[in-house]
Amino acid sequence: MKIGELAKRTGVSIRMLRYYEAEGLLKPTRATNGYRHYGQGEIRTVERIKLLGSAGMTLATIKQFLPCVRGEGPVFEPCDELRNVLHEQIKLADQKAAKLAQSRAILESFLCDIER
Amino acid sequence: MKIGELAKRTGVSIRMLRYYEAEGLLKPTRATNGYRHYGQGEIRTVERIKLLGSAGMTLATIKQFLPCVRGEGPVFEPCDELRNVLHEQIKLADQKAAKLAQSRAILESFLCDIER
DNA sequence: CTAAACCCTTACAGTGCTGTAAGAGTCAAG
DNA sequence: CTTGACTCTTACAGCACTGTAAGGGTTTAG
Repeated sequence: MKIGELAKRTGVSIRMLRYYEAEGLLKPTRATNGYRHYGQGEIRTVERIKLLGSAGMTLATIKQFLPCVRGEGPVFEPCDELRNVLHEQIKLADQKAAKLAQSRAILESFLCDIER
Repeated sequence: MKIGELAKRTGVSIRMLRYYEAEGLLKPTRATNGYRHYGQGEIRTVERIKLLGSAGMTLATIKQFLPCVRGEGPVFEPCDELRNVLHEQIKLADQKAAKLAQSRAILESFLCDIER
């Protein structure tokens, strides 16, 4: 599938798909004319990137575990460090969730103040 | 209190305190020598800004309800629209929390894949 | 009085996206 | 064969922060 179609299917702009590639998150094959060609699996990958990104994760961070998860490349050596990265990211996510909850509480207290 | 002290007490850099002011979130008085002077209440304000900001809220967004909450200025007219803004922000916070939960789940599934 | 420690303003830089534009090749339908 | 829809690369721009530096006053302790 070409880039336009992937963009439509994932809701991610062509611009960003190319950016993902530039950052090393996607590695589409190239047709002889230079056009990028994506497999079906990329849809899922992009959707995950999108989701992780929307949760405030940096592409550089996502990149750290994406290759290993896709099952491409060696899953031996680096995966020990990867585990740590994952644990750390989960911890960060939890911290963010806590902040978000606090923040939400403040907003609601504001609402109370107004409705008084 | 001068800016350096406020910075120390809140953990927000001097740079950012000035930035908050430039964006209209803080309005310190000025001594005759031009030095900014903050009251005790500003500590709380800054901490709230910090918290809301750390939850991914833009300063422009925070600014929308901060004045009304501080009790300064008119609390009549704009507060109807303010209520809407607050509701919307709460909704957004909930959406973010959902994304975060999804994201976290993905990370954990990655962890499972590895530990297999 | 002098030096250290603060404060002021202005401004440029960098990060992580994200859009848009320019200039050019490719492809498919009529 | 031409036209419209795609694609490619490169590059500039903007947003929301955030740091740092330059150039210059103010304050306070020794």
